[in-house]
This record gives sequence, structure tokens and C-alpha cells, in this order.
Amino acid sequence: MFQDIEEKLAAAVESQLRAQYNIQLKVTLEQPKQSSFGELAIPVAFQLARELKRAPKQVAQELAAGLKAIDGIASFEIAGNGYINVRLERATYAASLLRNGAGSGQPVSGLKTIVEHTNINPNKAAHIGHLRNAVLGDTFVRMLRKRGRNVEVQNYIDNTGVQVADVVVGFHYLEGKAIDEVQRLIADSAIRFDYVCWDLYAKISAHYKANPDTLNWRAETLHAIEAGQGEIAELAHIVADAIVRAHLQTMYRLGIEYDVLPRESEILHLHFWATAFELLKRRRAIYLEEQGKNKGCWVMPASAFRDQTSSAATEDEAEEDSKVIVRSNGTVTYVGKDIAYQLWKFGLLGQDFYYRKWSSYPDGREVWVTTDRPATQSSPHFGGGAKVFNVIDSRQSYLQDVVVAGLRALGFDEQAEASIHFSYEMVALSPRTCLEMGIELSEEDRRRPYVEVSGRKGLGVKADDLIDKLIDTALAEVEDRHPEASSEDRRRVAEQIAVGALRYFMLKFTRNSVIAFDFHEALSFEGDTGPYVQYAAVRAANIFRKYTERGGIIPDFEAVLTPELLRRCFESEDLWQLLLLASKSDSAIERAISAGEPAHVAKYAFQLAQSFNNFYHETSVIAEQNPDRRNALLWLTNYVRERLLATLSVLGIEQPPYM
RNA sequence: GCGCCCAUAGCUCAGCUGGAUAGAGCGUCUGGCUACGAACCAGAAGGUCGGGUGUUCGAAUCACUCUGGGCGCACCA
Repeated sequence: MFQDIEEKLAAAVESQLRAQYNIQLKVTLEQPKQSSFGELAIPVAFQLARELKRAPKQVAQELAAGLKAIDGIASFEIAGNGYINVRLERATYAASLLRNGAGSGQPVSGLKTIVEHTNINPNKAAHIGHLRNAVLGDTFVRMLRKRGRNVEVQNYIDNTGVQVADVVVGFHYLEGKAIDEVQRLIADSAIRFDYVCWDLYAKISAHYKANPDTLNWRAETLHAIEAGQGEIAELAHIVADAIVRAHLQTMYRLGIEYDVLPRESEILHLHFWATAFELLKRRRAIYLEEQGKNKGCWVMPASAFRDQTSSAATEDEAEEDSKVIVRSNGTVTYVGKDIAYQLWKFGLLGQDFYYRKWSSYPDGREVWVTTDRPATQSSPHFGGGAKVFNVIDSRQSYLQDVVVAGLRALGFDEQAEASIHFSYEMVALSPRTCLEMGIELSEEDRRRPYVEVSGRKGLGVKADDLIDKLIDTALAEVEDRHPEASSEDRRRVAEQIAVGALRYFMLKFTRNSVIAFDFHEALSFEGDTGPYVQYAAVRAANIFRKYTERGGIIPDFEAVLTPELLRRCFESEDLWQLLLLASKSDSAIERAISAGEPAHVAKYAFQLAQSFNNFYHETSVIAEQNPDRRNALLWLTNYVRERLLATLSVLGIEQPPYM
């Protein structure tokens, strides 16, 4: 809603600039420093002043005088040394919000955007680092979908890599377990298979370290997996599938769903790489190295993915920096497979996977998984996106650069531009949390600001443990506050609060700040947290519940709220500011999309909740004696509630029935 | 050695792509529950935006540099 006014105003100023000064300029609008200055500020006079070589204030005055009246805008004022501040017609604005209702998102349209996230190695339980990835990705997807983008969610499964192989080594060589024994572990509901693998992975990693000679187990296992035949390959499949199921379950606890699970095994078996390899060779994007340490490998020259400015001093150095794509033994590296996969995402590979349905979510969404056998079911069409966001932590930016360079070297410049590494910093552990968890720290680590999670060492906070702990903490509080509710009911509310707290916690930090995970902070439900926002929504809902319980009738707002009534109501600065902020929800989401920053949505939700809580405290709605004013307050409450709920749903957070 | 990221209140972080007097939350101190339930609200204290130089009407924001931290730079993924 707010965007409409912004667009109208910017367009009016731009045409005025053309008419008055014959200048073509893109006008940007700002929020005034203080709300008392008005609703919008135009700083364009500063830019103009330079070109016209005149004082900004004078230019602003001239420009403002020339601006014609715009519907919905009350006044232009000159302030500071050259701002043009804009005031809206409050009643007109409120009336348009009243007419248009809250709006219900945008219809889906346009070219496909692919968002790839989660991508956890299917060899152990998910941890908090994976949660950041999944919550960021999922929220970004929700933002895009809310604004009408056509989005496909992919969760890449590396089921043939070293990490899976290591757990298989653990079962097969270290513990001597046969397939049926492992299957019994998976089927046993009393144990968490992904937790078993978590420990086993740490165990085998330690074993390698103590007995380097046993590393040949890994090589043999990898070989068997790649060949895709025999007991070891079968075991790998069984383990990976079971872990993927566990991961999807963990993520579903947070409301995270996927459309398709592309697997590395299919990239291998359907020979995606062979196709990509031919392309790369034909376009001379890679070449066969004939000397140096990379002799016998197919490599991509460093010049393809490094800045030209930082070119190596000598050719030898350039060779050192080039990236091996195919090893001297003929096997392809991870990056090579990733180039093939990225090509497929854009529909550039010229071949496709087969698919079978993996499962369905309660809301009806289906997840499909790739297979190497012709399908028996007809599936949706996957891949072929126009834009691709890869949610991958920033430590892999070098590899992402190589993938993009691969596209560019093949002449797919447009797709290279449309390949976005949606990067984020890692989640580490605060030293305090390490101590709480009984993790021993060296003197050096203790002084660090944070300690890195390590799957190999089994060092980290498991996602499900954290969720369980959050639920327990919330449940204790809910039981205390609502002894009258049934225990299943309280459990459900505690779960909603836990998810709200966790998702918000993962989103409140901007992407490039390292999260030093701290239990004390993550388990907090006060202040800048998800439950704070949920609480505001619950309070708004309570007003309506209490009002109708006491026999109040909710009027037809459009019929009873006259322009005069709206004008009087929003003469109050506080009420007006609340309405205004609520009306900015879509524009907040749109801005967050262009900034690629889900944290902005979380911040907005918090501000709106804060503003509403203030209103809630200051203004009595139900007890308001004047029926006209009461109706206006009820409408305002309802409007804010709808915007708050819409924003929460973009964050993947629900409003509990009570708190 | 090369590349990327970070440094803002005691702590954890925002700061809308260069704009007006730098903001939140936590913590500390003070005050507010007859209920639209205080997981809340109000107020106070707290800052040389790591240091320096530059760019211009204007810098937390851009450039350069220094300091201190983090992460990458495999024929692992």
C-alpha cells in the first residue's frame, strides 16, 4: 500500500524534474529522521544542487513550488538545508487501507526462481549450522512467494560422498554390522538413527586419525558406492535415505518443506558429468594439464575465476592456482559435478533426471526425489530456472566462484549473472555454551570469541536437541500460565513458541555476521525475540475474543468508518504511526528481497509488534465508551493484526491461540 | 603469501546501499498489574562508530592504509 504512494510520488517528482530543469534523474525517497517531519522525504535537491551549482535549499524550494497537487498527499515542506518533506492525507490514506483490506499476497507469475538450501550431508543428525541455512533459505522462499515469485525449492543430497562413505565404513568395518542389523537400528523407534550416525562419524574420524592405514577402507567404500553395486553400495543407500528422512522430519518441525531432492547418485548414474565434460572441453573452458603438480588432470585456469587485477606474477603461480576438475585417475571432483548440476538448474545441460515421489506433506505439497530409472509416475517439471539462489555458507564462496566461472566459460553469461551465492556466515558456539555442554576447551579456545562446530569431532548442538530444549522451556512457562488448558493443547502452544523463538533467532542476525550460538540467548523469549512478536499478535486476537465474548458486535468497518471519523482518529500521532507502520509490510518484504536480507523482515516484525504493544498499553479498545472511536480502534487493531500475521507467516512463525 | 568477511553502548546486534540530533534488545538503576493477562509498558545512565589519511555540500556507510580478529586458498565435499 505504502509502495503505491512512493511510486506515485517518485514518478511525479521525476516528471517535474524533466519539465522544470530538463534533467533525467531516478528519484529515491527516504524515511524522514523524525516522524514529526512527515511520512516521506525527498533528498533530490542535494543531487540537483551539484548539477545546477546552486544552494540545495533554494532548489528544493523551487522544486516544491512547482510540484502539482498529488492525490493523497497533504503538503510539501522544506526542511534542513534542502529536504522536501512530504505529509500524507491521513484520512485518505486510512480510507484506502480500509477499502483494499489487508490484501492477500500476489498471484504467482513469471519465470522460475530456484532456491537451493539445506543440502546436509546425509550421514548424521542436523546441527544448528544447518538450521541457519534451512531457516534462511526457507524464509527467503516465503518472501519470494509472498511477493508472487514462482519458486522451486531444491535440497541437494550428496549421497555418494566421503561423509556418507565414512559412516558406512563405521558400520561395516569398524562395527561389523550387516545390512539387516543397520535396518533394525533404523526401524527401532526407541533410538534416533541420525544420532547414532553422529557418534559413529566422530568415532570413525578419530579411528582414521589414530590408524591412518585404515584410510583404504574409505577408498574401497567410495569405489563401491560409485560403482553402485554390492552390499556396501546398498548399505550406503539405506543409510543415506534414512538420514534424509530424519533431516526432512527435523526441518518439518520448523515448517520447512521442499519440492525436489536432486541426488548426487543420479548425477553420477545418468552421466550428467559426461555431458558437462564434453561441453567444457569443446568450449575450452578446461584443459588437460601436461606438467607440474596437476599433470594429467583437467583443470580450469585460475584466470577464469579470479579477478584480473590479482593475476599471478608468473605462469607457474597461475598453474598453482588453477582448479582441478577431473583428477588424473579420471574421476570428477565435487566442483565438476556442481557445474553439471548448475547447468541442469538452468535447463542448459540438455538432459534431465527421472523422478519418483518421496512423500507428501500434510498441506498437500509433494516432495520428489531423483532416480536413475524411467519414471512410473508423471512428475512436475523440475529445474529450468531463470534465476538460481544457492544458500551455502560463505566458506564455500571460492567453489561457488568456480561454478559460476564454469558457466561463463561456456558462454552462458546471462546464467552466470543469475547464479547467486546466497552466502551466510557460520554458526559457532560461544565458549560459555561449550562449557555448559561439557566440551573441553583449550586455553586458547577459551579466549576466542567463538568455537567452530565440527562434525568430525562430534562437536556441535544437534538441531532436534535444541528444538526439544526450546519446547521444554516454553512448556514450563505455558503450564505455569495456563493450568486450565489440556496438556496436548499446551504442548502444541509450546511447540509454536519454540519454533517462533528458534526461527526468529536464526533470522535476527544479518547474513554476514557470525552467530556465536549461546543457549542463554537462544532460549530467551523476551525482548527482540520471536515470542515477543507472537505475543503482540496474541494480544490483538485477545481484544477481539474478549470483545465478542462480552457481546460486542464487530461492525462492517467499511460501512461505519466515515472519512471524518478516520480523520479525527488519526489526528493522534501514535495511532497514525501505528497504522502507517503496519501498512508498510509489503514494502518491507520487497525491500528485504532486493537486499537479499531476511533479517530485515524479522526486524520489521519486531518493530510492528513493539509499536502495537505500546498501543495496547496506552489505549483501551473494549472499554472505549464512544462507539465511533471504538469502531475505529477495533479496525486499527484488526488491520495491524492482519499485517502482523502476514509478516509472521513469511518468517514461518505461527500465532499461538494463547500465551 | 594471496583472497573474502568482521570491528558501532558493559554484552549481542541494527543502521533502508552517501543524508537531518547514530538506534534496538539484553544487563544495570527507577517506576507501572482491578485483566483487552506484565513473555508487557514507561523513564534513566551508557558512544571519539578500532586508529589514521583521503573523496565532497555531507562519511558509521565510499577509497587507501595501519591494527586486531575470523574464514577460505586439496587430485575432500
